[in-house]
Amino acid sequence: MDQERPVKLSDISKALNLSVSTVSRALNDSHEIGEETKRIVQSYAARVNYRPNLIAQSLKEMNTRYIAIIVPEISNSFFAEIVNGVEFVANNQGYHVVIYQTHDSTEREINIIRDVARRKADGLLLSPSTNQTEVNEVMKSIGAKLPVVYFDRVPSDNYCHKVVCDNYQAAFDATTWLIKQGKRRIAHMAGPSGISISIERLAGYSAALLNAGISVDPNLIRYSNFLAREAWDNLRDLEEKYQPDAYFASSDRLSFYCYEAVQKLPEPRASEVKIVGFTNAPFAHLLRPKLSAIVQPAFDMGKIAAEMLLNTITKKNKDIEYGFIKLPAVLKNTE
Amino acid sequence: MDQERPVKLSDISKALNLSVSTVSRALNDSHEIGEETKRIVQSYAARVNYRPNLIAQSLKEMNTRYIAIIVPEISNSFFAEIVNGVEFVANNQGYHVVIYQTHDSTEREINIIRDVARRKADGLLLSPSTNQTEVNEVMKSIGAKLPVVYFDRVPSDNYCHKVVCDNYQAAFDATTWLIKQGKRRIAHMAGPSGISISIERLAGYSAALLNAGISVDPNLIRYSNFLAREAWDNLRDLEEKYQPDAYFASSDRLSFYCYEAVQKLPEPRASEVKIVGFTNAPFAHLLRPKLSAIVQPAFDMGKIAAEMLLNTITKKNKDIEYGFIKLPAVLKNTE
DNA sequence: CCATTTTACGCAATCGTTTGCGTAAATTAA
DNA sequence: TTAATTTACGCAAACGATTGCGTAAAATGG
Repeated sequence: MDQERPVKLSDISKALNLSVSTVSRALNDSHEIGEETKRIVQSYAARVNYRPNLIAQSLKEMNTRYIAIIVPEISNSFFAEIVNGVEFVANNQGYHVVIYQTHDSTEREINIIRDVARRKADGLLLSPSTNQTEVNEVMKSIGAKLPVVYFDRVPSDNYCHKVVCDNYQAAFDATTWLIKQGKRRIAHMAGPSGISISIERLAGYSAALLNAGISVDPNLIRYSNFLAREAWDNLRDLEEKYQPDAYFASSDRLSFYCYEAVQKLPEPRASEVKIVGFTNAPFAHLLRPKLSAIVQPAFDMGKIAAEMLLNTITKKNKDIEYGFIKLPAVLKNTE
Repeated sequence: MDQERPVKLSDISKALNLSVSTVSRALNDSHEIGEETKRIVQSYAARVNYRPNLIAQSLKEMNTRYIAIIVPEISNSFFAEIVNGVEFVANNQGYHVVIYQTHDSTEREINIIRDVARRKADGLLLSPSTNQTEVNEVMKSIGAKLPVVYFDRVPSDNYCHKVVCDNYQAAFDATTWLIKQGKRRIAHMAGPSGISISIERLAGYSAALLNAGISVDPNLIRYSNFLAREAWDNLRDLEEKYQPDAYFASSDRLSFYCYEAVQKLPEPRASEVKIVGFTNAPFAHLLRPKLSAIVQPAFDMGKIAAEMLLNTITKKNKDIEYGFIKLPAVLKNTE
């Protein structure tokens, strides 16, 4: 009973001696089709396993009922959880979610954004790579009403939708906790300078130090882009020259690099140096000695971002009101 | 200079007093368009930032130049690496990769497959959830020539493309290693029964035991589906009744569940029980005591699977020749 | 110089849907 | 009974791109 190629409306219309438009309306349960005809068409369509061609539908209706999400890396648990939150909301509203990863390459990111626009995604969730200005450029040039919600790494202006966690507070709390553990020479392994999360986390870190009467030593602050190499160089240099007694790491990857670097040190330093870092890795709590974790409410961030996006997609001509949601992160695994 | 809505061919044709077809051909560098006209059209198109509408192109050409990959969970490093391998190959050939996750739900999987078919993906990479027969059913019913390559969890028949790692050998090696460490009561935490990877890994495990003159104790073999609950129950039961001196875990998740359960045991068992498990988690080597890891060549698996898929997509009328690739996995972190 | 080919473009169909409009037949209203 | 309305369907345009075919004008051949 399975056909060689997908059956289309005209196949049904021929088989039933009806016009294509009647078949279409019957399947869409239009009121201007007789009940009897509807039954015939619908049951026949079910028998031959008719599925509307989404490409054709999209072309006609100018929407695709899918949203795209662009993240740096799906293997990063933080982003994976965000994706799950997005899927949760989107699927409930009949939208599919298409996932892209940039691997922190601005070039890839730009290509993906262009492609998303050309494929007419109904909306975009974006956590931009480093180069904010270039991304802005592209967002302008696609010349479409592509609704966007930024999350995690967000632009500084207020004319866009944003969902973030309270990076300042989280960094403040984490650093304060390290200070309470008696640490004074706290190094900060920061992400790329210039992006929102780096700025806010650095601010929280600095505030906590000053708050405790510790001066901020620029030598202990190291920016790493997303190459492992940079992080390792920074870590080696820090150990050689400054021997921090604690590390505050600004990302999943940096947390684990720190941890590994510290574990390789000779005792007793290896077990004395404390590390706290941003990570949503589900098994981080298994590490001994502990890696204290700043855990972001990633699933909720995804849910909220998706809700904001779908709202702006459906609320057509309503006047735009930009949202800015900030959620708290929690410090875990501090015994 | 940026327009309100995306510019289309007819916009260009009006602006330049040319027909739509001429514009189209000029942009596609057709030989039947004069060089001068081409230059004019192309430069104008560049100026107004023209991008072909991929929906329209897809409808016309009946291909979309994207492939879909369906995995259980993107946060699982094994699958994330596979995705990266797929992207590597696909992007090089001008294809985009769309990622879907099933969360190990057959229902979700089926919906996704249907959607992929309706959206006319050019091909599909599939690691099916448990219910093989239901999935087969759907694959038939979509009635399209949708090329498929299976990976990791694959059907048993030979009339499809498959990419796997040598699960039997890997399980054999891992179990043998545990035996060489002096372990005799080796529990096997298996995935869902009935799927290819579970069967092969169980076979390798059993063969290694028999090979060492150890009889296979069915009580030490536990199948867990993908709920954490089942795994925990199995682990607790094993500890209460049989107290294995080693665990062989069949998946990323099971490996970490095992590890966590064992770490919670009172000493000296906690540090005596050895664990070896399938995992591609990048930081597994940081755990102390060690978690020995069977690492699959996930990136290569993804690359090969994508190559197979793109081959069958492009080689149109060639007679189908089904491929079955098996790659070796390596045992790491065994000091 | 005329016939033939080539060049360079336009017309219109097509991909599979949806939908505005037109219209017979059936129903209702007056 | 006739006019007005409703019901139930078909025709054809549209979405934005590609492409087979037709055809003037230009280039070439003998």
